[in-house]
Amino acid sequence: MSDIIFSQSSPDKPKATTKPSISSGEQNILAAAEELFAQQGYSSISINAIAKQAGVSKANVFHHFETKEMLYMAVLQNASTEMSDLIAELDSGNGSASQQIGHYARQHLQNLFDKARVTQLILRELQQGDKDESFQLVRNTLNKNFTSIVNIIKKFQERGEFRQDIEAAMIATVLIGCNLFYFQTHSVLDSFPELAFAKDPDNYCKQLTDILLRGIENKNAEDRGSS
Amino acid sequence: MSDIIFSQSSPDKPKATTKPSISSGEQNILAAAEELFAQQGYSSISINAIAKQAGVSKANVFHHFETKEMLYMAVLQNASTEMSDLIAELDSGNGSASQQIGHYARQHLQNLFDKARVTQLILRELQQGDKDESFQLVRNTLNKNFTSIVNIIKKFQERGEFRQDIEAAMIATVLIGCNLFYFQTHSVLDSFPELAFAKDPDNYCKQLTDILLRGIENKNAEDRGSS
DNA sequence: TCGATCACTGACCAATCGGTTAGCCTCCGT
DNA sequence: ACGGAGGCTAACCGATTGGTCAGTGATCGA
Repeated sequence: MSDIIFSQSSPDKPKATTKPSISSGEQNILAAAEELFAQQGYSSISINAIAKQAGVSKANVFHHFETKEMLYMAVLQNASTEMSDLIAELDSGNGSASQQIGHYARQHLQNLFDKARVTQLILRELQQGDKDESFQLVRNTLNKNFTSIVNIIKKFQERGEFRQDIEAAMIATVLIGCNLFYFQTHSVLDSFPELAFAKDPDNYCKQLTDILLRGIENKNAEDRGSS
Repeated sequence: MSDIIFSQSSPDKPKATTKPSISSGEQNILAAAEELFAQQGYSSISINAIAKQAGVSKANVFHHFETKEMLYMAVLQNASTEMSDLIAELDSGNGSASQQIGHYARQHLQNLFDKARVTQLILRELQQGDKDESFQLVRNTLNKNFTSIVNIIKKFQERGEFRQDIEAAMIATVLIGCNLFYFQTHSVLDSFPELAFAKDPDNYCKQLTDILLRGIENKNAEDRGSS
């Protein structure tokens, strides 16, 4: 691991369009690598392709990152951090239990689409999970994701608003799983004629939470048709 | 495109109504390719690796398949066919609506695990979906999967057993999506302490259908507390 | 002003990539 | 007995791979 040294903040960076802590070349490399790795995966992408997209020489890539794999890990690390931050910011609003879950689900889905490249990177790792370090990273991110929503659900279970004979983690799995699946396949689903929600995340999310909430609510008198 | 010049224009093509003429070498190559492509993806796997695992020479691979990509397409074609056959065999039993959905979900999940390599191949394609032909294959398989379950759900909707204010396709999405997500991540989920169902597909499936059915049933008096 | 550090590059490397070629061997119809 | 065809292979090909190295130019603390 290269020790990360935030050197003296060079005061005269001309354009701080992004974080000025690392050189613009390194930033370009990381950005290019993130995009290409997310699109095509690790082994399809050559250092040459990354260098070209970043507008630097191939040797410069190896100047900033020891190996291709360490570059990939750096990209994954950034992605994981970014996603974790997003999860930490997730709030469930202040409404009823149903409203909070619906709000959470919608925000979560929005995050996936907003950070599509990051999501794709993590999803890709999730799929094979044979590597050591990268697996830990993704596992960690997913864990945070789970813990975040599980805690909310548990709260409502303790209050008696949600059934307690279903594991909170199971409910979280359904929510996160469906959202990830929708993210992953909405473009494929889009080509099926019937699915109106394929191009309408709001519609999808509404129906999902509708099903889910009716499935987990403890009382069933409260369902007034949500306008 | 290289113009393929076979000096004699062989007019009598062997009838390929079925495929009776696959040599053991070709079979070995297909099997090895399926396993390796499923595990590592297309670009990580070299023809050399496939040849070695199949116990044949590299040149022999190109004797049976024109290019690496055509070998991959053949593998994907087989996988798609295999999965489609499995879907076609899926039945939902003869019980109540709830029982049929539960039965279907459990069988579907079992199929994913039984044909893990095939599932992984399709899932991998599903993730990127930028290629032309392979995308069509996967789209087709997923479409069959959808149509199969959608038809069952619609039947119950028409009978009034399931709510009609939710698209049948949405319910199918939840079911298939959750199952695929579980297949994809159960090994990761396994490392979380809380999730009892991570290593117990039966448990997972039971809870999923429990939530789902309560969420979509039209009447709610029928729930007798399960043991 | 010196020298050390830094970002950066072109040229180069061995290994491996997907793919080709020429030819060996066995089987099979005639 | 023969000849063609198909399964199969070693050797080879140009291109590309991840990675190295010597060196340049700018910056900056002393």
